[in-house]
Amino acid sequence: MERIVLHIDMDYFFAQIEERENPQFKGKPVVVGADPKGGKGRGVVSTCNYTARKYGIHSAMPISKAYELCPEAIFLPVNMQLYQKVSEKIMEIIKKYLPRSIPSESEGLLRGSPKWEITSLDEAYLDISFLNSYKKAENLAEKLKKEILEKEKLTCTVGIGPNKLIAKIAAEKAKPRSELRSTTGAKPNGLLIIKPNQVKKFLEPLDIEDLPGIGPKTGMRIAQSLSLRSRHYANAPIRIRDLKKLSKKELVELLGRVGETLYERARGIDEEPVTSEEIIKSIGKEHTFEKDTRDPEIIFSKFDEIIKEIGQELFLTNLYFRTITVICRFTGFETHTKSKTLEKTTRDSEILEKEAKKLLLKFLLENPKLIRLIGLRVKIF
DNA sequence: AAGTTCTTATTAC
DNA sequence: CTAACGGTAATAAGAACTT
Repeated sequence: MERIVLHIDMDYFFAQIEERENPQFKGKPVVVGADPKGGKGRGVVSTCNYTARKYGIHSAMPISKAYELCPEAIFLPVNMQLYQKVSEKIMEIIKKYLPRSIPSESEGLLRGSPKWEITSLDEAYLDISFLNSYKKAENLAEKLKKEILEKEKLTCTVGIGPNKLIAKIAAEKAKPRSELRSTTGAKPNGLLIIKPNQVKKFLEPLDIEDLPGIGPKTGMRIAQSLSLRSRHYANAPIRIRDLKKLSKKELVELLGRVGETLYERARGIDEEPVTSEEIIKSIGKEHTFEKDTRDPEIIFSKFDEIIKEIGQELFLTNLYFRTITVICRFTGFETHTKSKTLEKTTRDSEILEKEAKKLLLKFLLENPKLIRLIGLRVKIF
């Protein structure tokens, strides 16, 4: 039986919330992320509104560069507490668009059982196969968008397709290109529906990096592999139709297991179920210093803090750990990890502290460079 | 030779 | 001097190690 999957993605989420809370920002460039510190800040842009994008600013850009591009922008710190609260309210709204749970042994097999999946603060999937029609799916999407706008005063973009992959890419493509935005405060607020018979045409002209799982590195490797067999313009984007020229065997040779899924994805195939079952496998904390340092006072007081916070979380969540990993990034962005797996799982914060410090000490003894970042992560059970 | 651990690389939000 | 690049988490692959 064919599925119908909906992907909802809030528009420039953090920045849009800030606009909503501060109407005086309307039409002005808003950048949420690290403190630019007059151009010397070391963090990155988390999210920015579309006015800021006109200056060339985008997510994940170093905040120093964003400041360079538009020093007069409104730079705001990440107010995660607020975004979390807003997220919860939105998810509550979304949840109501699914049929109520049917208490039954054959839950998963019932077409009417509620299937949804929250993938981040601002994204979720809904399995709306029960509607049995794309027309009804469109209707539901319109109503959902309207309710979120009315109740939360926020716009979102929705993609609908026969699986999670297509729904996700559809939502991405439904957001208009940033350069075309005006200063009027217009928001993406999009909706794109790709029916099964449209999937092939939809995917073929897209850039391969539009496929989830292909980032810059994998994109490069595929480009190289393709230009070896046929001449290509050096800077022309590689499209999904080009990717389809590689056989499954070739892709697996090039990319291993990833190649296998990419072969399917290029053809719009994705059987991943929409499911809310998700288990956290590790928890960690890391910190970048304002300046690279070798001062043991600074390094160890921060590390102590990190150890305490993770210890706290383990205690609060009743979780056990067995593997401890310490991350150390030196001057020049050179990053290394050291890990230690214990005999058996434990929740003892003394052990965590002892082992973590041992690992960090090893780093300090074997590498004399200044330290940029330290971090700690534990694998949990 | 197989299983476990350690380390790095890549991706995504 | 030329790049600038956070924090959190998952997954994969291969090297290194035990048994």
